[in-house]
Amino acid sequence: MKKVTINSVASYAGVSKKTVSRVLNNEPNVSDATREKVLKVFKELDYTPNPIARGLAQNRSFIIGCIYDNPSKSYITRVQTGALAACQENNYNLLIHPCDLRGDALISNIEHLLQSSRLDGLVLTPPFSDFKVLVDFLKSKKIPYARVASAVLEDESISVRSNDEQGAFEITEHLINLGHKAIAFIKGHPDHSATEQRFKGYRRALSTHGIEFNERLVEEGNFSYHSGVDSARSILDLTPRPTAVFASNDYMAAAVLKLATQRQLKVPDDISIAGFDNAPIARHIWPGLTTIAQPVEEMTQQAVNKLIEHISEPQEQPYQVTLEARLITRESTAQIKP
Amino acid sequence: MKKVTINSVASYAGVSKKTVSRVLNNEPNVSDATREKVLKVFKELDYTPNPIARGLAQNRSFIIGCIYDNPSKSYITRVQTGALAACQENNYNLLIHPCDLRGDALISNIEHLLQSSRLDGLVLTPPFSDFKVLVDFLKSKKIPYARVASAVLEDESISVRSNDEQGAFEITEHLINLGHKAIAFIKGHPDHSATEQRFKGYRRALSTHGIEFNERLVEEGNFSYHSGVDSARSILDLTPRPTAVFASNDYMAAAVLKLATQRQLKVPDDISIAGFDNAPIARHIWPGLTTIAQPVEEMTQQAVNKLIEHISEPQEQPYQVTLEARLITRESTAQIKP
DNA sequence: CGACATTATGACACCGGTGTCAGGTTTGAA
DNA sequence: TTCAAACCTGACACCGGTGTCATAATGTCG
Repeated sequence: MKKVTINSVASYAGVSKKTVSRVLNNEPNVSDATREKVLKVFKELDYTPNPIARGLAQNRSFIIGCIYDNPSKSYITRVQTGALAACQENNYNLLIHPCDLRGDALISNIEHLLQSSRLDGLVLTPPFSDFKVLVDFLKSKKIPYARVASAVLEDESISVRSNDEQGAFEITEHLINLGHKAIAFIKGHPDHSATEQRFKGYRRALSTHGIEFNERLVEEGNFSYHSGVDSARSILDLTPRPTAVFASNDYMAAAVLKLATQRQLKVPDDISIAGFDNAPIARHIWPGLTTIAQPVEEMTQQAVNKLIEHISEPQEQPYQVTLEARLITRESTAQIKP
Repeated sequence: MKKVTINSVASYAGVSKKTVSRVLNNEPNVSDATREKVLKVFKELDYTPNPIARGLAQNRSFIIGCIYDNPSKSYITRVQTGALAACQENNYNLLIHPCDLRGDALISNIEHLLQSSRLDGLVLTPPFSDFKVLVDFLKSKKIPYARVASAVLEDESISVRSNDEQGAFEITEHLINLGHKAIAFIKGHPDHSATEQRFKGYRRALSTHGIEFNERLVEEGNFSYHSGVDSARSILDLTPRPTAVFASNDYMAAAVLKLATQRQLKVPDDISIAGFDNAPIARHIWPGLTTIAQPVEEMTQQAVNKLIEHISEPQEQPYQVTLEARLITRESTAQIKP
């Protein structure tokens, strides 16, 4: 088994390698007869072009980088799934790059990544989607990028998000419709723009339904299970105890559920609990968590697809899309007891 | 900002590009004076070699592929973490490739992957670590590979595993020591070698402690949460009901816990539950699951490190390591009620 | 001090593709 | 029928490194 290169194809087909290259890239100005002849040789010799050589000639790597810093494994996996789907469609590869850095260290880390891997583009996932320094840096280096689930940052680029504010509104409204008025809220990590969005949705629902906002019912979390435990403790210690808790993600909601159960509280009879994200844990525990499902895979796939399109033929106009989130009701929320 | 290539470095330093290349690769036969001069220019011009060009010249990609088909997101993330750590140490990149295929389709899928991405090596994670056809295929194509968490397949290559049989033995023994005799067992996916290993450990513990093996207490699962629900139903319906359940992984154990709780059973008072893997869910639920922790990241990191080493300088002797698993006791198991 | 081994260096081809451009052929309109 | 425009094709340089080999400089030893 010896290597099949463009040269062997060319000599076998009796044409120049440039012509073979033309066929490979679907370029015009090749007669149908020649094209077919070459295509046949492709099959006969089982030829696959060498992406490395191609990359060298065109100064591209056909690799997209995906950077993240997220405590939720399921979220990361979903992001990867979407990104991989888009990459495979376009014969790109995906390079994953977890990084738990902020500020200057982040920039130099990314700079090193770009230098050493020659990425063609970068996908930014939360919380990086909203890091202005990073976006500015990429812009100055002229590195194409796409942002997933960004909420606040105004930027003329590719961005696919879902409507966190609306999702939070709906789930809060769901609790209100069940008769709850004292609804505690656990915030997410301050670096994530979703944190602010979800909080906004919560407040909008309260005000829409004429419920006064009570600051004492709000706890600061950071999306981690552990932070949920701390917040849960504070909330469950309140007197009077709130009749419902809306945590900004499912891990923190699970923490509330765990602590409540430990304290012999019945969920949802004694207290309703809602989360956000529809992480696997939401349906793996009892009672299952009422939550908001976002189309994470689809968001990422769209973002990466657009990114790759943009790399091939740079476009001026931005691409900004917002997909809908969806309320999923499970057993953790119920009508308030009279 | 223009590109810094080996040519610019060479002319700036007043040497040939071959000499620069020598310095880059730490080759001998460069005088100290020259070496230092070139190194200084590296810094001054902030030069980073182009991995693509290097790859073309040496016919390598500096990319390791990692294939998996595993329902557990946390397991996948842990594998990735370990693999990435090893790759970064060695200036390699990691290409992830989920694939849910069996048999011929798998082979042709992998073949396509290898052809189109020119991977330098492949990391096989369960269940692929024990797929003989795949291993044979890679051997015939002379693609370097390393296997993570393989248990059964005898193969002269790189393999890092943990002791599943011993882990299962210990956790079963733990239950026995708590006074349990009727211990149900839920098997994993039949394609995974861990399934058989864990079952073996369970049986060995029983026989070591003179408890007769009872086939009716064994259920077939497949590591998914959903399969755990089905198995849990059968087990909880048994009369007399077993006093303990050992599920082959934490997701299935979580399913047992959920169903038991739904049925108003108290865990661990009415029934003890144990899992395997120490997945995040094991400590996110109440009561926390007693389980076995494996050093997944370390296993993968070692495997990838050895693989990269092997790629640079092919070695004859195999590398086979077994790391220890560790029992973690939480609230889901307790002394049997008299 | 001369003969030979060793070390240091560079010229040049090469990896497997793509971009540029020139030259030949076909097409179509006058 | 003629000539310009459009189409097809290949020669050749190039991308940014590495491998081979020749040659120059230095070191070693009798």
